[in-house]
Amino acid sequence: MSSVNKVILVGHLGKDPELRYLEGNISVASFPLATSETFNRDGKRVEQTEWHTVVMWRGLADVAAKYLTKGRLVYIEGRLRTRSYEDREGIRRFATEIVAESFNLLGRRSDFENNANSPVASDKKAQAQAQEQQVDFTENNDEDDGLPF
Amino acid sequence: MSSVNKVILVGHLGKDPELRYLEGNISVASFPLATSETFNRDGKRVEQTEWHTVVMWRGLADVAAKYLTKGRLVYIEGRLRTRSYEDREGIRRFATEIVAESFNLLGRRSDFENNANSPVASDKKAQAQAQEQQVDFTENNDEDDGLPF
Amino acid sequence: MSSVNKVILVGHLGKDPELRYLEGNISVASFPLATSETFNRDGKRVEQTEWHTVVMWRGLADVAAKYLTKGRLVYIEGRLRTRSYEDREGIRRFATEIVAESFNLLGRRSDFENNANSPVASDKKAQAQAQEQQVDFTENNDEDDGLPF
Amino acid sequence: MSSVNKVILVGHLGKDPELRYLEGNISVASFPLATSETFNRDGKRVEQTEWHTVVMWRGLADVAAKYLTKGRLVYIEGRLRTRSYEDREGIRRFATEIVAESFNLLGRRSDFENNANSPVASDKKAQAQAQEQQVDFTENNDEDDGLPF
DNA sequence: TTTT
DNA sequence: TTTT
Repeated sequence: MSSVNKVILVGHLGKDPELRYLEGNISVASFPLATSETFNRDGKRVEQTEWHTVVMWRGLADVAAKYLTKGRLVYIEGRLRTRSYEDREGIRRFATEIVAESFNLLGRRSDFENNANSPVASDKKAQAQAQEQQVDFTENNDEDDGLPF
Repeated sequence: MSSVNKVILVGHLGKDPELRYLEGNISVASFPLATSETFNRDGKRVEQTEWHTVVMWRGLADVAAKYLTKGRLVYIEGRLRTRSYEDREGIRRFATEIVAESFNLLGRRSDFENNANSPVASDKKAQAQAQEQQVDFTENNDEDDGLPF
Repeated sequence: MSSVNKVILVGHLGKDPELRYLEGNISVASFPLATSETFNRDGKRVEQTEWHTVVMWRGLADVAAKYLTKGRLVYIEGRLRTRSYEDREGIRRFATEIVAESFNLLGRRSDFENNANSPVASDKKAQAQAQEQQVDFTENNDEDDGLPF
Repeated sequence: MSSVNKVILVGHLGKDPELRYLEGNISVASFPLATSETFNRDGKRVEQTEWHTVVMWRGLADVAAKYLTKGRLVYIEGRLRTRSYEDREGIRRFATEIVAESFNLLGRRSDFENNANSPVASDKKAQAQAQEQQVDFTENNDEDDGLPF
């Protein structure tokens, strides 16, 4: 195999995640994420924003729909995937997305606790690096042997 | 700012890099890179290949054109950038590329030393993590104080 | 070469950075950084904190001393380095440190603007991914051609 | 939580992995990994090697013991962990290790197929990014729905 | 269009 | 103790 496809982003959500359900009741969440960098143009600082389409699947999508909201700062780890599709005029187009494998909420609690779909009691759990695996893991933790690794 | 946009790829070049020159004699190299992953579908191992467009600028482009060839395994670090452009029919399209900031040749020398544009004498230099910065750095290393950091 | 040594941390500073000067007036900053993860032990959520020693050199050290303070959340990219030294009893010891190559302040402005050594006017500059290279770069930007890459 | 602790290494094994078993029959593999970088000192290219202690647990340890051998080039992703222990003279010491979460074999098959504990039939499986999760996953893949994500 |  |  010999291959690695990894993306690491820290940025702000441009919108609340949109949650859909595929056949088999598989959940999919997606949202735009902004990262920005500043550079010099003719001696002036210019900020350039890059917009990424982030997609999450299954348990991770559910957690995202619950805790991620427009404006929040988030750390995302995932991989690149380019989809091919036909638009409404029948033109073949390509869209590159970041398929997230885990995410972490960043910033202080106070930054987001007055939010509409604010996390309450089980917030800690979600913040604890809401990984696809970990989400599964915490749901059936019979196998947990208490070792921190 | 508070933002991170980072891509890490290990994959094989699908073609030799294509080197172009912009106004101001700025060099730009680009090439397709394949990463692949295997997964189960109906009990069978299926391989799925993802193709990435990698772009390099200036000194890094020159080093890439010299040392990277079709088929080579390479580690690439960069950032995502989505360009908007009009295709030949005047349709607005978007293309997401990985703008590389550094690369490392992987695999043994013997894997590629019979290659057409094989690296010779100054190979070490290029292999020594051909970073944009380092390339500049080694060109005017007056400031080098010999400390390993 | 064929080698990569990369560390990515997001965590909180345990103390203000300590700034020292080596011969040749080279600045070195260092500070402890905490990352934490939660795991299940006997059905209870336990948090485990990992402490890292982060070291920065030259321009990056100066920026760190100016903008990083105890408690701040920061994204750090760097590499691992294990130093060998003799402690006060003459015992040979090893210390593994993260030599930072860049950092980003995370969290909102309001989180830290009442801070003692608060950033003021040139804050943007520091927040704009305070990379060793970029710090040098913004100091002599004659070569800047205004292109965002 | 708001925390990330990630290490990415590409380097060569200094020794074959050493496999031990803890109580509960939990397997642990560990080995030294070398990364190296070159820099200028007084106009000469100097290579400096950094040695890392890599530790793997459970299924990942078993896969490592089977496929990783001295000299092999490998991509490793994991996290930093500093252990405290007493050496034989009763002196408290600290050791920082990389607890691997996944690894990928790099380089061509021919580089290692004459090796002593050479992978044979099930090689593909191991090479397919031998992640802790994936290893578990491929062992009980009843839940696999054939979607590539 | 790469590689195993 | 690896590799180029």
